[in-house]
Amino acid sequence: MSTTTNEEEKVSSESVEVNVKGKRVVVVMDTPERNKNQIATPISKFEESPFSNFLNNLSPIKPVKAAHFPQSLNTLSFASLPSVFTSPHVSSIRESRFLRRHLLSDPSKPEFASDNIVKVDTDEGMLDAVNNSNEPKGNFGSEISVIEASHECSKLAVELARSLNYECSDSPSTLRTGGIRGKTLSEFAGSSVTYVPLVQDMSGKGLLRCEVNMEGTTNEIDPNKEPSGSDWENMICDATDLLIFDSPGDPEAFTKVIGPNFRSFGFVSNEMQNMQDFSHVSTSECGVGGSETEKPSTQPGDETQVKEYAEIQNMKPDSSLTNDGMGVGQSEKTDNEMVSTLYRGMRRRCLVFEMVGPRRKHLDEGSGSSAVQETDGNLACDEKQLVPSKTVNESSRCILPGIGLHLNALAASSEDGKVVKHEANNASGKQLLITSGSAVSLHPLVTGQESLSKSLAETPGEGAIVPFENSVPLMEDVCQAPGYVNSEDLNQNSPKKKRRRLEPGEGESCKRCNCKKSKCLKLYCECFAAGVYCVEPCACQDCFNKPIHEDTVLATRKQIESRNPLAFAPKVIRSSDSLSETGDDSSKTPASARHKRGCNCKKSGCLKKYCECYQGGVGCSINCRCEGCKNAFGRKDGSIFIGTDGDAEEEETDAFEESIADRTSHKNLVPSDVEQNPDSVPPATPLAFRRPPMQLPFSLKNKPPRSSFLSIGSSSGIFAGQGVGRTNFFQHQPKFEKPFESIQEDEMPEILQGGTSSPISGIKTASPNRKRVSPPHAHCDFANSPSRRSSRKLILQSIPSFPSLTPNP
DNA sequence: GAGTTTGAAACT
DNA sequence: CAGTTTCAAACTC
Repeated sequence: MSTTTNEEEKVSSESVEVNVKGKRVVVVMDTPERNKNQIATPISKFEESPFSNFLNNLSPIKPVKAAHFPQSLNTLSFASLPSVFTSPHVSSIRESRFLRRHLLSDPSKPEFASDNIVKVDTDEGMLDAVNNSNEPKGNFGSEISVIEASHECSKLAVELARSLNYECSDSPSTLRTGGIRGKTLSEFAGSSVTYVPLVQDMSGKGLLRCEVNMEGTTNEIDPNKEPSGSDWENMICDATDLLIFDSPGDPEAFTKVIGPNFRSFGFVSNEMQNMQDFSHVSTSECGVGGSETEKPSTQPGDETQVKEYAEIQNMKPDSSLTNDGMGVGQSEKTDNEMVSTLYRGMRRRCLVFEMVGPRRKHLDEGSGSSAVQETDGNLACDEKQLVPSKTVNESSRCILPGIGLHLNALAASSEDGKVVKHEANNASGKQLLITSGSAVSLHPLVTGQESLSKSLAETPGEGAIVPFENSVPLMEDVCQAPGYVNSEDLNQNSPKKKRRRLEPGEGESCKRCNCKKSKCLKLYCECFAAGVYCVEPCACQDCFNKPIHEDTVLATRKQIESRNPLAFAPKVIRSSDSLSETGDDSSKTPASARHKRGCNCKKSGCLKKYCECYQGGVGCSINCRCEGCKNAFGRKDGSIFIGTDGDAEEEETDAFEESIADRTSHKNLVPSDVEQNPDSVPPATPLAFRRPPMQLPFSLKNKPPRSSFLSIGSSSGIFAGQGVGRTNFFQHQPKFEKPFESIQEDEMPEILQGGTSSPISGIKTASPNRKRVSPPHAHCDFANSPSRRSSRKLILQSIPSFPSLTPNP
C-alpha cells in the first residue's frame, strides 16, 4: 500500500493545470517517474500548443469534456510514452507522432466532438483511410487489409464502447482507480481514457492498432459504484478481447500489469493474451476489490515492463508507432460520455489488471494463494475462455517482446487474406501463445484468432476458429492448449524443466534453458533461439536474456541475424501455404515440412532428438548431411517411415516424391503430414499456421490425408477432419513437440523467407521443398499457384514487419 | 542428479 | 568454406 501512496504523490507532482475555457483542468500524469521526464515535454507542449488554445476556444465543448480533452491528450501521450520509452527506436518517432497527432487532431477536434463517439485508428494512415475510405497511408505494409481492419476496428470499438458503457457505469473499477490514485484519480475521472485496442490484421498484412478514445466524464463514472463482479467481468471478457487498454493515466501501472504480458506477446498476439489476462485479472480484482495496491506496485520499477510495453507497442506493428499518434487524435475525437464511461471502465480494468498482473506473476512464481483466487474469478467470467490468466502471464513472460516474434513466430497465417502473423517460436509454445494472444483481433483479427483457435483447437477443438467470438474462446483455448502458451504457463506451474522444451504431449509452451556460459545470448540457448526471454523455470546462469537486458538481447540478436538472417527463423519449414490452403494436398503434404538446413547427424541415425529434423518432427531432406539416416519422419533418401497409419500413404508419397523428384514432398508425406495437418488447418484459418504446430500433435493424430486437408478447408474443419484421420502417426512420433515446433517454424520460415527475402529462406525451402518454395519469387509463385501462394503472399508481407519490429534503424 | 553423448552453433 | 572448439540439449546410468 505504501507504494500506492507514493505513486499518488508522484503523480500529483506531475499533474499540470491547464485553463480550458476558463476552467482549470488538471492533467495528471500517471507515468512512472521514468516516464515523467519524457512526458513532461509533451505536456508542456500541449499547454502551449495550439491544441490547448484550440480547446480554450472551443465553445461547443462542454467544460467537462474540455477538461477531459487535455487529459485525454496527456493520457494518450502517456500511454504512448511507455511504448516510446521502451523502444528507443520508436520512441523518438512516437513523440513526434504524438505531437503531430495533436496538431492534426486539433483541427479535427470539432469533428470528434460532434458525433463520432468512437473512432478507431489503426494508424494515421488508418485514420485517413477510415475517414476518407482511401488507402491507408500506414506503413504497415499491410495493404488492403488495413482499411478493412480499421473499419472493423472501429466497429469493434463501437461495440465495445457500447458494452463498456453499459458495464462501465457500474464498474467499480473506476471508482477504485480514483480512490487509488487520489488526486490523480479525481483528475482522472475527469480525464478521458483511451483505449487502444490492438488489432492484428489477420490478413497478415499488418498489425493494426486501433485506438479508441473515449472521453468520459468522471461524473458519469462513479468511483464508488461497484459493478457486479459478474457483469463487469463479462464486460471485460467481451471487451477485453477487442480492446487493449492504454491507461494514459497509469501507463506505468498498466505497463506493469500488462508489461509482462506484453513482453510475452510481443506483438499483436500479445495483446490478445493481455486482453485475456486482463479480463481475468479484472474480474478477479473486481471480486477482490482493490486493485489499487497493484498500481503502487507498478510504480517502482517497472522500467523493464515499461520498456517491454513500449516495445510491444512498437513491435506490434511498426505501424503501432504510427498509431500512437493516432491514438491521440482519436482521444480528441471522441466525446461521448458513454464511451468515456466505457473507457473508464476499461481503465479500471487495466488497473485491475495491473494489479492482477503482478499478482499473477507472483502467484505464478508461487506467491500467493490469492492469486489463485483471482484466476478463479477470471474463470468465472467465463466468457470464455479466459484462459487461465496464469498461463497467459507466464507465457507472456517467456516471450520476448519483439524479437521472439520475429524469429520464430512470424508465421503468418494467411488465409484469406486474413493473415496472421504468429510468432512462432520455433518450438516453444510461448511464442505461439503470443500469437494466439493476438487473437484479440477483433474481427479481422479473427483470422489470427482462428489460427489460434486452430492451434488451440487441438485442445478444444473448436470452433474456436470462429472469428470474433472465437477469438475469445480461442484465447482461452490457447491458454488451455497445452502446446501453446499455456504450455508455458503450465510448464511454469508444473515445472517443466529446461530440457523439456516440448514434451510430446505438452507442447512446450515455454522453453527453459540451462545455459551456463552463453548467457542465453546465443542460439545455444533455446529460449533465446526461440525469441523468448528466459523465465524463472530456466536454470540458466548469468542470463542476459531478460527484459532487463533487452537492449543487449536485441543487439545480440541483430548480430546473429546479421550473420544469418534466418538464424531465428524456424528451423523447420513447412510449406504451410500448401497446406493451408488449398488444396494442393500434394504440395502440402509432401513437402511441407523440412528442416531448413538439414541435419548433420552421424551417430544418432536421425532417430533421436539430437537430430533437428527428427526433433522437429520432419523427415530428413536432401539438405541433410546425415549418415545412416533412419529418420522416422522421412529419410533423406526419400523413404518414409510412417509409423502408423500412414504407411500406405508413405509409400505413396515416396513414389510420389520420386516421381516428382521433390524429395521434400516425400518427407512431408510422412511426418510432414502431421505437420501439414496443422498447416492444413491453418489454411482454413490463419491460425493454422501458428497453431498447427501446437495442434500438430493432435493433428498428427488426425493426420488427414492430403486430400483431406484440402477438404478441410476451414480450420475448424480441419480439426474435425483431422480428428478422424490418422492420429496414430503422431503417436508414433516420439514427441509432439517436434511437430509443433516444426510447424511453427515452418511458418516462420516462410515468413522470413518471403519477407526477408532472404535468399536463405528461398534456398532452404527451395532445396528441400523446391516445389513449394519457388525460388526467389515468392510473389511470383503466388501468382502462379494461386491458392497456395495466396497464403504465402500474406506471409511474405508479414515478414517485412519483422524487421520493423526489431528496433533496427 | 551426475555424467556422457551428440550435434548445432560459434569460432578460427 | 572447412576444420575445430564450444555449448547445451539429449540421453544414459
